Amino acid sequence: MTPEGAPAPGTATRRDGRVTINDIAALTGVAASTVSRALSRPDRVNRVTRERIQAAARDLNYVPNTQARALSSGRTDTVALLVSDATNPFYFGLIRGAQQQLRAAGLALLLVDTEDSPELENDLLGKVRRSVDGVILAASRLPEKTLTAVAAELPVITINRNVPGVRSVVIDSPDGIMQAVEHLVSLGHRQIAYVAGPPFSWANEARWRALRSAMARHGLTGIRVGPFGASRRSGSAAADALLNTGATACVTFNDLLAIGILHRLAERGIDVPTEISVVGCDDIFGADFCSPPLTTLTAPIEQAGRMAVSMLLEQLDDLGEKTSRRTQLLPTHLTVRRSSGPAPRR
Amino acid sequence: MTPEGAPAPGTATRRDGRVTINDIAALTGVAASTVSRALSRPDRVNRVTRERIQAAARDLNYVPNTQARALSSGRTDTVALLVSDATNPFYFGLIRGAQQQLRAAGLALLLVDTEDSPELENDLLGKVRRSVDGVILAASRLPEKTLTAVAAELPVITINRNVPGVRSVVIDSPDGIMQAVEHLVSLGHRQIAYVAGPPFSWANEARWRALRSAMARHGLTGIRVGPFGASRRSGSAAADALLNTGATACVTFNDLLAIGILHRLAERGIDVPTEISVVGCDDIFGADFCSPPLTTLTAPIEQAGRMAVSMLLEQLDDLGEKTSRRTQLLPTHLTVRRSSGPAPRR
DNA sequence: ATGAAAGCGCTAACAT
DNA sequence: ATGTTAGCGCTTTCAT
Repeated sequence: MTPEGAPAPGTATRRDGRVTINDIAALTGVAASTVSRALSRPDRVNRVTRERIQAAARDLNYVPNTQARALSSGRTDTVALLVSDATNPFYFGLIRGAQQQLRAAGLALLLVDTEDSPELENDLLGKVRRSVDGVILAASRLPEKTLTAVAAELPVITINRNVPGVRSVVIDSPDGIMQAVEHLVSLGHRQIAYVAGPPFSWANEARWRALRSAMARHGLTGIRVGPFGASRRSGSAAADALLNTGATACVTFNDLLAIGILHRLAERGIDVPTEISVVGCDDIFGADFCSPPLTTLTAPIEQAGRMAVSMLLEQLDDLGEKTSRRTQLLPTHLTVRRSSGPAPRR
Repeated sequence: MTPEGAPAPGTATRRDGRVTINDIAALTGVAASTVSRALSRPDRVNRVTRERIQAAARDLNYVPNTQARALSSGRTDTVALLVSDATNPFYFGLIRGAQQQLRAAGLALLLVDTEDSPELENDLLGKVRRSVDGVILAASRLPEKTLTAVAAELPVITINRNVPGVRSVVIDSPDGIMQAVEHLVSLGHRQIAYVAGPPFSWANEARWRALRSAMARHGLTGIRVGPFGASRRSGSAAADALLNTGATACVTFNDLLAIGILHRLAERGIDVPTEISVVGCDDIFGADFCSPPLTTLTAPIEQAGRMAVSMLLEQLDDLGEKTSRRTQLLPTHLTVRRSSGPAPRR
């Protein structure tokens, strides 16, 4: 099964796909168990038999049956990635990073979309848990105790969700938000609003707290509007609410929302950044070419995906608790583009 | 395992996760096979026993072991989706559509990224084939004979790749390209270039042919530049090559490339659309808010994903050959935004 | 170092 | 309608 039809040296595809270790055993005159060993723990078998077996496997175009392997060994070589909305560009990067790292380790990716519902998330998690070696929960909406319980029974890594006892990768947007506030304050803004995302989002609260405290440091008070859905569509309502606060600048829960806001502001004839500055979060695909290009907190999204997988694999191998750090904080930085500028003179 | 910790009415989570049909059988006093039946084909079992069994299953928090089920039944309830680049926004829609439809049918999605390599695609396909009930190949780079061979042994649906004997969903961009050419010609353009995508892409050739023939219909000759990678990065080289042809308008292989071109043109101080018009393909996320917003061929991407799954499921159920249409053509339409305008006077 | 045998959890004939 | 009996393909003791 190579592209040009040269499956094994000198042999045409033979009984392709239904070859079992028994066939190999028969062909090589050894027991099936020996074949199994030769294939999964080559060091536990005599060199010459091992090579005979491996050659036969190649000849017969043997592909191990993962279900059977899983059934007896308990390992599925598959990892589930749960995202709350497969449509959100933020997750694309995550998916990609995870996929990369998994492939490198020879594992498969089961993608699950929880549609932003804690109930569905929990349901689906229950369904897949037995089919995977571990789970990566991106921006989980699950209550803390559920999360802890799940993590006790199954290797789990969360992304952007920090719960005691659960290893996690968190993108340090709060730190970035400090930078964003400094940036805006230095541009003369005094009325800065946080445009909040979905209610169950842990990251959302973390970001709001960061904004508030950064503001407080300057003796200012953060304004909060929302909650809004983490989508472009929600941007219209958000923009209107935002204008109503009298803020001269805002930091939004994520870029999707920011892009939606930009759109609505243009629609209402309000210029960005001369009349109002907008700062997003994440730096997703599109943030650099929307109009005006968005000032945002650049998050190492793919890296987060890769990191989550690495941590999970580490946990799978180590078995014990001697695993490294419980939570990995990934730094963000402010990327200034054209949606932020000096505060308007009043 | 419900979000708030109320797993079964009145019962705390019990032996969670390792409950088998035997436990249920023991509890209800029936044979394991009866439990199996009650759970998978409820109509084949007496109503009262069935209900007892179902209640017990719920009480014990039973979750079927998919590997075991797969091993004995041959069905994995999983479908693989192979994409050539999980990073390409075009696939996001596909993934999403597929995921939706699969969930509705209770199947899981195994996502595979082939990194644009035919060899890797073939390899990975070999690995997953036994773990899934069927496969959806998005923009496959596999040679025709390989594809035919694979499809003979496993339910396969291709997307944007038409090969005899393989059922497929194809987005009718060629038809859209006709519309695009009409649009451009009516704006006075006479020199229109096609900015070609990756060499192994079937869709790429189809689009080029469509452009050439649409041009011919007006007694004009299509210009071709490329090939280029289907990415924004490739847009720079593409823009430069494009300008060199003297064309006043272009249609690009996809939006990613078009957005890259737009960027490069701006960089070189060339105004779109007064100096040159750009038309993309697909209408991906971002096409409507880049600058200027992109005139493009709107493709029903999510629908394509859903359709592919439907066709696959149909094939899985019907088993026989009485399945419907071999290839589903999905219409596209031209969405005119601001990147196309009247040809410049010479 | 290798073989024999048991079994992972489930489904699917075949009986009853 | 339900129970009995074999496996599915593999890994894993336990012998040898």
